[in-house]
Amino acid sequence: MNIPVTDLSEVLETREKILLASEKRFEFYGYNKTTMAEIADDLDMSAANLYRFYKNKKSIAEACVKRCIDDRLTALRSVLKKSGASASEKLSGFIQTSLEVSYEQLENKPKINELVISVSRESTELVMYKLENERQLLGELVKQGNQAGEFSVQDVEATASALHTSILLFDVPLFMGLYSLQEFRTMANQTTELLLRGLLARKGKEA
Amino acid sequence: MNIPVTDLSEVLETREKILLASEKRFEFYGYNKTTMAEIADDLDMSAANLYRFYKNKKSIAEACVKRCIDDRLTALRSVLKKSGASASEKLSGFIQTSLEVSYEQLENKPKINELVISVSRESTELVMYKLENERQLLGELVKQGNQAGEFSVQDVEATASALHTSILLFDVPLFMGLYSLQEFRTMANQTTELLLRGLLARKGKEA
DNA sequence: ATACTGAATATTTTATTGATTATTCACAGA
DNA sequence: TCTGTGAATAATCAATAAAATATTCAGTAT
Repeated sequence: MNIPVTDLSEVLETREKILLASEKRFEFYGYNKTTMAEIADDLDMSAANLYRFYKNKKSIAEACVKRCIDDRLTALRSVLKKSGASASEKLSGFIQTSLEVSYEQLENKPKINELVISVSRESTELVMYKLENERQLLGELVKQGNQAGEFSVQDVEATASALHTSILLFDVPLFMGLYSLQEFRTMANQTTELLLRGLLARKGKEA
Repeated sequence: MNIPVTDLSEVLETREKILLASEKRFEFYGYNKTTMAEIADDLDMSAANLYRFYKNKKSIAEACVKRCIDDRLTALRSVLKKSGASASEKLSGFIQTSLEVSYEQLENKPKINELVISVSRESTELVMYKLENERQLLGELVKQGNQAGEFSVQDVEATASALHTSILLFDVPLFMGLYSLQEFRTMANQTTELLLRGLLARKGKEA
């Protein structure tokens, strides 16, 4: 009931421990087959005590999904940080990484993948958080490309948004079951090429 | 039990009548709230008789969804047929039409939209039918653009596939709830521009 | 034989209940 | 006052039975 305030870092640490214990349970037994009592047992505390750190079970699931999203964003950010890489290479890496992370989740943590899909259906907030951040990263990427003289994009925001839309397939866990990794890679490469090359014949610049 | 063979056109006509009656029921009451008895009543026949024209209730639903898909494909095909339009305009129209058709379904026939989503989850066949045909249309569009000297695409198939991937957002009924039509239109325009313009600076040609 | 139906059967939903689990709360120990 | 718990309550799940519906089939009419 009371939100602890004495030692903030203590609280955060406990929240982290609860999250880790929950993730482990969710990963191997799934969300529904995991009980609050089990999570509490793993941590040698009472189930009631969990509620001092998380509003309810669903909010633990959301924290778990947010963690997945943040891991994903970290992976994507690291692509942008790669020094010595051109903007084109970064875009290619961005799309590839997006795909690999999505697919890896499906293959290695199917129960977590289910959780992500399920939570995403209900929490528009989390979905928007993910989309917003990804779009922003793409904006930075485009800006970098512009500054390097590699791209000549006028409206950076609009282009980032369009890029984001275009690579949606490699971003949505729900789609990962549709094709094999092999097929996805081919599609990712084709899409990357198209986005980089453009459809119009050479023609210098416009308006 | 026996498949009628006496008069093929008669049979097809009855199938069509059943489909129309079912569509009407599905549209207003939804698939689950529609009974075979009701469909039969609407047509002044017995429920048993429906099984002489459709394998079961699900196959009626599939026929209904296929009809939606075919309507969609017809709309897209008509974009390609527009004489006097450039390939760029056709691509723009293709994407716009894809969006409008998807959104219209969500807005005006939500129960049908649900049915499409539900059937699509189970029937990979229908999904692939739709995707295959759309991809093929995009292939034709690209070819037209090439022949007109407007595009200079080397691998037409790969590019069509990439284009298709890129406009996925405007193609999947499931996504239609995410944004308003207004927002979708903006995104569609941005994506169209990106796909047409390309990211790379002027640079004439490659390889 | 072919088209069709009513009645029989099989399958799927709904309702009900008991058991499990999530959540709250009043209280105990620092 | 803050951290925590056991026990009470509320919500959800699982199992079963009852009802509704889908599907089949034997048989009638043409």
